[in-house]
Amino acid sequence: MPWQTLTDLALAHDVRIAVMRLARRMRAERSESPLTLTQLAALATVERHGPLTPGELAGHERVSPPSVTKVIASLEGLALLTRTPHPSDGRQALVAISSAGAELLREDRRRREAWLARRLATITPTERAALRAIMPLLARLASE
Amino acid sequence: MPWQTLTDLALAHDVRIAVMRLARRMRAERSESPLTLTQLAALATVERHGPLTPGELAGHERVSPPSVTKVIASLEGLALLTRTPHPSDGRQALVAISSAGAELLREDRRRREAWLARRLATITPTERAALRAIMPLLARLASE
DNA sequence: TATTGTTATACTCTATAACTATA
DNA sequence: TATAGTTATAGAGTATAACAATA
Repeated sequence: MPWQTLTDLALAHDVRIAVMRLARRMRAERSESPLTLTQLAALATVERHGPLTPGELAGHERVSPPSVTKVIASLEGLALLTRTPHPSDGRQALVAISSAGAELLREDRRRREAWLARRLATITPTERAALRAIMPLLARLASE
Repeated sequence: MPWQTLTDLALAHDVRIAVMRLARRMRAERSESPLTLTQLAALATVERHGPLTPGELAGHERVSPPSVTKVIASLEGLALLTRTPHPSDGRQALVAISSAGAELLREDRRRREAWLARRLATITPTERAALRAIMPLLARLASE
């Protein structure tokens, strides 16, 4: 059905533009953070997926093992995550987020959401309701 | 009004998660592109804002003049943009996108939108309509 | 003298290749 | 011998400082 396909492509274009622009704007709101984006991403992944080995972290972040070695070392130096020996395999290690690391992530997210909340305050309650209603759909689109 | 503020913060959280995740997923769809993200961004800016000086490009991309010098040189080397002398100021230059550059951007966008269009094909017509209706609002939220 | 852009230099992030320790 | 991780090294991308050309 060509008509449907065309409509989807046009909508896809609009969604892409709007989402990318919003994401860029929100990402810019991180400028005062003491960590680089690389460090923030790794820290957030460790928080989300619990204690994991360097290899697992590399897999999640889609970076090479040497890269992950470096970012782990820097975050460990800042006491934002901890390294402990693997209980059953001497070759591996387990990295976990520290309370300071979790606090830093909370603060970082709070700062980014503050800007968005200010923007949301400028639209009408009806518009907010429509936005809220569409959230599950957006989440579903992103889930692989 | 504290109630309203709390509601906005919760909504802001949901929007941030959904938008960031979608953006990340769409960005990943660029993996086969021959250009780096830096080059793609500069090329897209030159296309969008017409011929501009290196200084103007640096301002738009929010990078330093030396960085812009490098990316311009690389893109000029690939014949994706052109450099011409400024008509009235010998210190400046004007960079503009070439037809090959515009074609590359078209192809890059087509590839990214193809994934999103496939995703959109999996939701119901009613949901698509709701999504379409919310697009102007998303665009408005992102505009400064 | 001020402005625009480039060159010189350094630091971060990333990768591949070589190496060490453990399984 | 295979696997997990680190170290060695190299290549982008970015910045600040110093410089050259033009206004």
